[in-house]
Amino acid sequence: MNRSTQPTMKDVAREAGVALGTVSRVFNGFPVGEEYRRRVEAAAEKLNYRVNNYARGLKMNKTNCIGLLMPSLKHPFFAVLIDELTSCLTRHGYLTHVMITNSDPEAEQKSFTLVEQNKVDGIIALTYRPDIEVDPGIPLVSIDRRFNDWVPCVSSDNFHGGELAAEKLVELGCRKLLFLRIGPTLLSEADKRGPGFESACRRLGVPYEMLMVNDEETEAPIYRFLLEHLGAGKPDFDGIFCNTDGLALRICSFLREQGVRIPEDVQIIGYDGILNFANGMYLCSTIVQPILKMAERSVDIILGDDPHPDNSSHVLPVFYASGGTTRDIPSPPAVANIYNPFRATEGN
Amino acid sequence: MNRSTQPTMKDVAREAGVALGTVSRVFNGFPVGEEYRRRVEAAAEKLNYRVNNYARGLKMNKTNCIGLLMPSLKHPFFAVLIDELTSCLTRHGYLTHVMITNSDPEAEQKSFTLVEQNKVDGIIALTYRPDIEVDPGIPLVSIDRRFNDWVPCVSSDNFHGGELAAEKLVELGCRKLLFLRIGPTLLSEADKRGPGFESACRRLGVPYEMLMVNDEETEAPIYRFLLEHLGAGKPDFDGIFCNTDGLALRICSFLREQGVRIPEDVQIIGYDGILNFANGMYLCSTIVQPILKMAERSVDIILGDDPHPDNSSHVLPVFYASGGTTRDIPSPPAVANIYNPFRATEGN
DNA sequence: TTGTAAGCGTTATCAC
DNA sequence: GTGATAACGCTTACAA
Repeated sequence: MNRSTQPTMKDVAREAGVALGTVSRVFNGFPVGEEYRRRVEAAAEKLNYRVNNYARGLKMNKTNCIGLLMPSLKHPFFAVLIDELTSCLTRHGYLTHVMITNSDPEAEQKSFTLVEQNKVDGIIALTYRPDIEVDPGIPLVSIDRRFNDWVPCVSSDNFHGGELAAEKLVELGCRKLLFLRIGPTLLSEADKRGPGFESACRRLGVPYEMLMVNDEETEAPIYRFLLEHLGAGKPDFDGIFCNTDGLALRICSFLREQGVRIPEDVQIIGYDGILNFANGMYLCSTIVQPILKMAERSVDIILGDDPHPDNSSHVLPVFYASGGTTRDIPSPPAVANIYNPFRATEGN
Repeated sequence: MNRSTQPTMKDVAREAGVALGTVSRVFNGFPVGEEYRRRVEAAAEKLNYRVNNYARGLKMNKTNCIGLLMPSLKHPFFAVLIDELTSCLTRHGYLTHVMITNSDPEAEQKSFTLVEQNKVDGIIALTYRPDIEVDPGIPLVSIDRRFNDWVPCVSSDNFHGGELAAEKLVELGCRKLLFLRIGPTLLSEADKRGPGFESACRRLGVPYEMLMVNDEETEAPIYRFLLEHLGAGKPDFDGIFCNTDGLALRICSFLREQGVRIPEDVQIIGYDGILNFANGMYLCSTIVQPILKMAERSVDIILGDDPHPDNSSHVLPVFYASGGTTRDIPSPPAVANIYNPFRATEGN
């Protein structure tokens, strides 16, 4: 007698008049006599039997679950990343435990502990806490941040993205460039955007300035700086690279409010490749992160299908796309209609 | 000897020189002698022991996991909903299995089967497939769609949202209204937006038209309709209610391209309350869904803490917010800075 | 209070 | 091939 309503293998075995082992063999694709197989399948069908993954996981020491540790789902970059990661893992027959940390160090550590306790087969994490304790027995892939030499790190080519931004601005006619950055203080791969930009400026011999604001502060210093450099309505720079699309868009509105025309007076490039919710176009001119490829690579690594197992740093190529804040014509999005505007996924 | 690297309760018991049951009791907060507790805790600490939730889940028939079945993470509405659901469940000590269905009926059914097989303690689902087979033994909460009389359904007050839109448009001076709808054919709670709108129009005695386009088609018929009604640059309607913000925004751009001024010539209201990624303001004038409350209510129900256990339909209040596509001044968002623009969550 | 042992639903290793 | 049976790591009567 089962206290629960769910039938077990035992029930199926009894119903089919075979031994427990035989049922297991049927469900695991091992050779079984034709007549037996039929009987087992009939019994399973009749009882509506489903194998219990918890029992299987305990026995096999394998759960087919991956932990996904991310700062938030409210930011489109993370949302799309998790979407691609989950979809990709689903295709490989894995479930996910999505943990939202809000970039809180406590929550980050707690999430690690929790998914480890739930015996995930691997963890893909985008975290900031510098001193995270991780179980060395569980495969880990870090996104956008190098833990050390042995945990694989997947990121976009931040340095080249920075170069690309500078090159594009110059190519589009800018004479004096500016780099603006807001973000966490912790050294992450994303911090190579500035150096990349700087390197290209030097190489091209174009004058530039760098303004960084970190973690705990507001963006106020940036706006102050911009105001100071707004000589008689015309700023003394004509090309800005922002370290995220979010910042780029805010700088854009701010300057427009000050009467600066964009892209006529100043051209602006962001980083990420966030798409417009309504029409699927880029929100601003931007360096696009290859989110799908980053997801696929992370999954390949975590599942041990890594085609590049000998290196722990996986830097994926970025590209430039125009989105109206530069003087070139807007590019179509890399992935058409990610919100499916013309088909109805938004029936909520 | 363990083949795995992970210590088990047995190891802890041996290390502490106590019996297995004692270790278990310590970890479950049952009374244990002070000296024993100390020894167990020391041993656990030393071995870095973590309880194996898979073994516990098998034994207890309780996994502390909830399945979340959603169409997508690329649409901000779903992304924010999943964010709130996950955060809320985390607070209650639960993990989630997030499944992305892309509104595909096959994937929807498969997701149900998968999370059921993983013995989740409950499922919160936003699905469209009409004939889903669900395990009656697992608690289910449906969002935005009524399955039947006994599975609880959580939704925003779609009917009243429709009324509210009509009332607002009239209040803001509109004389001839139009309702536009695109979405799946399946009857969902969201389809009450139109009837609500119509009901208010009748009550207020204001002329209106309704134009519905469903599932498989594109939005082309809507644009054709609009063009036909664009007499000499001035449309013969001055207030539009769209069943989603996405549609509202697209209609907005389309009309502006045709030379129609918004909100001067035509005022538009959408539904959902999607926020601008860069500044956290509403993207358009809209009927705001109470996403946080919907998440909390769903979690309460699924965990059996339902404060309203006697009714299976949970209709949560919506409100109107201005977002620049109507002639009132834009409202501040209900939740300040959901993308934290002035603090650095976007260090990617 | 603490120790012992049965059992959760699987898989895997034996003999037959 | 098939059928018993011993694990997997934990909780929980029950006995001491």
